Amino acid sequence: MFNRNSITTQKDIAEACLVSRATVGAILAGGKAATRYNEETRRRVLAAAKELRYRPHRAAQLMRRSQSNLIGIIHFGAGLEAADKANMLLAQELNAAGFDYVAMDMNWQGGGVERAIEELVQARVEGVLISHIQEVLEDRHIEILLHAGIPVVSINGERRKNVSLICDNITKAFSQLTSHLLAQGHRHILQILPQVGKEAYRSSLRAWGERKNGFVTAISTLGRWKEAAEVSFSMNLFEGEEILGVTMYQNPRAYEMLKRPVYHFCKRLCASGFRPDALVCSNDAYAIEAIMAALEMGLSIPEDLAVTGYDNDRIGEFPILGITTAEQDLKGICAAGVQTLIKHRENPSLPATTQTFDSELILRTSCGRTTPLLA
Amino acid sequence: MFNRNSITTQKDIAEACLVSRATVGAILAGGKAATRYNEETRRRVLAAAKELRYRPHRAAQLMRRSQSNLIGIIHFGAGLEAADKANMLLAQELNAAGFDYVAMDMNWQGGGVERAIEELVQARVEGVLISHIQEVLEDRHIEILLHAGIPVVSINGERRKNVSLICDNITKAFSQLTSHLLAQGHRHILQILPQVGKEAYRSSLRAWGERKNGFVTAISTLGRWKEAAEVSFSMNLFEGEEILGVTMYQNPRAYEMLKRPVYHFCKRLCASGFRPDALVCSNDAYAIEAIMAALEMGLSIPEDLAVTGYDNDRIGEFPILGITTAEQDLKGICAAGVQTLIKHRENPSLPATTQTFDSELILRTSCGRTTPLLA
DNA sequence: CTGAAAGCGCTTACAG
DNA sequence: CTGAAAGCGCTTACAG
Repeated sequence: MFNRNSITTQKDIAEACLVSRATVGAILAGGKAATRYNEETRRRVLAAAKELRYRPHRAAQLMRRSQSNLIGIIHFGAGLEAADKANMLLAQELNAAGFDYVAMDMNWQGGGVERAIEELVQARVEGVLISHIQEVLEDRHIEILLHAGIPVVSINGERRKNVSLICDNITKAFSQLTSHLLAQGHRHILQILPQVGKEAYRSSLRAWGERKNGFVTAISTLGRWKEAAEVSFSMNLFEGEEILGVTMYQNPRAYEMLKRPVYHFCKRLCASGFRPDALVCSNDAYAIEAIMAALEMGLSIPEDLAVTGYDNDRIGEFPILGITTAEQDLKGICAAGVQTLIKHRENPSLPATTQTFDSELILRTSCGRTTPLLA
Repeated sequence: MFNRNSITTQKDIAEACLVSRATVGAILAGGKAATRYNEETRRRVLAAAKELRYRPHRAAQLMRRSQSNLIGIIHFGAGLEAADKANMLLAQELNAAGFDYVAMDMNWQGGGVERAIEELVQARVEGVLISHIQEVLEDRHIEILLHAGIPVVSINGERRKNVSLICDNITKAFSQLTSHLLAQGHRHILQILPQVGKEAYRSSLRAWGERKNGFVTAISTLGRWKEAAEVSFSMNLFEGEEILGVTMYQNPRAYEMLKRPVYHFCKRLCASGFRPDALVCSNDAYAIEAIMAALEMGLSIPEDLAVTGYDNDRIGEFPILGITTAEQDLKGICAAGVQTLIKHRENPSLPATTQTFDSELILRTSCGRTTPLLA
């Protein structure tokens, strides 16, 4: 049961100090207004506040002030390490900038997106950071926020109308990872991507399109590139015409239905007898699936199969895995994201911008080549 | 900039419908009060509310009502999978019970524990769930909540004065895991625990004490048990008197200073030439460290070294790891935790209780024994 | 230097 | 069936 009596209000302090509530309010607010009061009065009020363990009633402050000092973070945490870290950094940056924040994990949210958005509007947040946006968050949800005059900034998300985007340069990272594989002598490089929606839609998803583009760019410098659906994948795809890279789209819904789509694919691949000599995975979690499948099938990493990931998950550091990967400049991204949101908040007419940050290549053992190249 | 004008209030609806604000308020509140009004009036008000996208101002409701309908969750997420899952389940249970919640991740919290507690008091939460409590949360912090009339329930945490505890039966799980190792024929079983504070303090930590007790209980059914600090550990400890189990305390601060304390220990152990035939690790994350170290040193799991964990992390399912572990009944624990909090909220004089849930043993390949037993 | 007063948006008894 | 009014705790002009 909520015990009202145990909570001190300004009124209690006023009564204890025999001054008016306005006096207490002004002194507690600090700043200009407070300095006008008698030093002695101020001391008494402050002492009483401390003594009575006074804490401002945020709801009352919020109602009175035009500003809530609150920023909402919509995230999809509880899963990928990089996303979790980004959320933590955003919170830190907001605190450092003097804001409070309320974080909504869309994986927790009982009432779904609709309700989360509503909660943020109700809470009168002064801005929203969307971290690692996903498809569940639709344009109309963002519209609701923007329509309510709440600026929105996307961190490592998709491009959205009227929303500034601060993100990692995925294209560059995947190009570098692929180039590294080529430099190591790999000539049958397979990139695994999910098959979400139609081609046009997929390519519109930044995280999807950039992964593919980075791969294609690097492959194209040395040879030819092909794409294929999982059903039609076979090593024949690498034959003739100096085909060095193939981007394969996993069966639709493999990523939703299956627990470990890449693991299962790699097991099938190994069992089928033919296999590429290198795998470009979308992130470290998938790279681990690939490695686990390969080890289980008796292959050696990287002798039989090289693997690259993305994100630099902690587990990839174990020498047994030694995942070659790229690490985003999350600190830079998050700091810029908060600064951008603050700018939009101060100047609502500011147009949406995009700012990208390079990832750092991390070369480990998972993609070395120790066996001699075949002619 | 916060745009007040874009937000509809009851006043706006009243003006649009040409009724009083009280009428709008009563109709919007629903329930008994609303039914007294003319059907036609109600319809008009509801339609206008929808049309104008009315959303109640939570701060105003909170200030007016004696109840905030808010429950705080203090957690230490962003790390252990089991803890993350528990937090998600708590949120779901709270929503199902009609409460809103505000989750505070102590790993994010800029201002530290002090501030998090203060925020909860300010937010006038009607109860607090502490998930996977840690030492950073001190008795005095909990006192602040209790003193403010806010009931507190600990989920999978430590025993605290005046705080109900809902938790897994760690003792039983560790006893079962150890018994399983014994049944598989292992006779040199090493349990690795951190060395936090003095013995008396350590044992007072439930998660620590129960792990040890469970191990000791199982070992004692078949032979003798010993304990040792890491500095004095050697295989001699297993010699004579049918010593089957040794609990070893890692060097103080190894868990804080070192990134992967169990990994580093296991590498040293393997390098030293002597090693137990089974390792009981505190959780799956540590079991993975042990396995990674063993694989790296050229050992086979479980032929050369058996390993058990706790928590059933997803990664342990990969056959290469195949971690034998135990999975907590998180669903049961979280549901009971929320129900208990609700009871305390309704009846503040209720004494604190403890409720434990059994974990489910999950036997995988990491602790089989295929080599014959030495005499 | 200090106090009286208005009002943020809502809920809730109370009067008609 | 509906409205006038009080008040939750706070901030902020304004008056003295």
